[in-house]
Amino acid sequence: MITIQSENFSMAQICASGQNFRMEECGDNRYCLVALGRYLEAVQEGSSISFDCSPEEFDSVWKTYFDLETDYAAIISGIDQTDKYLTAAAEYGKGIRILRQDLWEVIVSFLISQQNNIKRIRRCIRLLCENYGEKRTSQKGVAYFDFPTPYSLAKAQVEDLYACGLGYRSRYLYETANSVVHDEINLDKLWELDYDAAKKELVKLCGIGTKVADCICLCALHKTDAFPKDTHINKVLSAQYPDGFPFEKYGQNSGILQQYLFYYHLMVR
DNA sequence: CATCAGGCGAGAC
DNA sequence: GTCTCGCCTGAT
Repeated sequence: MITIQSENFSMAQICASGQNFRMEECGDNRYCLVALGRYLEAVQEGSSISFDCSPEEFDSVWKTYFDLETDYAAIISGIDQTDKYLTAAAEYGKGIRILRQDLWEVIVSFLISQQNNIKRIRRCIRLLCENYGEKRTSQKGVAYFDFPTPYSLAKAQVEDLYACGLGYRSRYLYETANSVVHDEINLDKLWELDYDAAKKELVKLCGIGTKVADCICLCALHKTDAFPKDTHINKVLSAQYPDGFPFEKYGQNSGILQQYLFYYHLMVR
């Protein structure tokens, strides 16, 4: 068990921001997560967060995963104060962090997310994990399924993926998993590229368009200049930024601000 | 019963 | 390059 203090960290907000579909509230102020092949529970009360793992695991895995070494308060204070909407959105969602997630898991998760709702996305991913992921047990005896590897998913037939509830996305995942297994794309090489180059590679995959590629750039590759434009953000942009969002002003922080705008619109409307 | 959900691919032009 | 259309399926 290790406890930290942070004003700009909220498990509830990270959970609800929907970057990760395998994180959920599993009790009073308690959150459960499967990521990077590990199972983690955390309890948050105010600015105090207790992670149920050793200090060594926290330092080597979760500190990075939750992006705890980035100063989000500094990013928020860099917001143009005359932009009342963005200021309000950032204040509202200041506990959000841009997670540093597993690349393959994010590719699959956001591929499934298109034209889909959160509840169903979670169900799809759960079924994929149960059917194709490795079953493991945490140190404290909690059973969980790791996220399936590209090799494991490439063994599935399109109809097997239909059975997991993917619908028309089944063919997309089938094609994408096979592209990775057959080395038509090298995922490790994506880390060496900048945002534009990485996005260009990602959209070559079947079922990955500009929006999903941006989500992957932001939520896995941590390209914080990526600014995914989904249905919620498009509504915000047309209502609040008829002349366009000031990307030139925010540069590398645009993607983080996108999360505040997205979350604010999602929760408040 | 219609519409929508954190879009995308294919085809037309 | 830009535009339109159809798409699995559960929730509302």
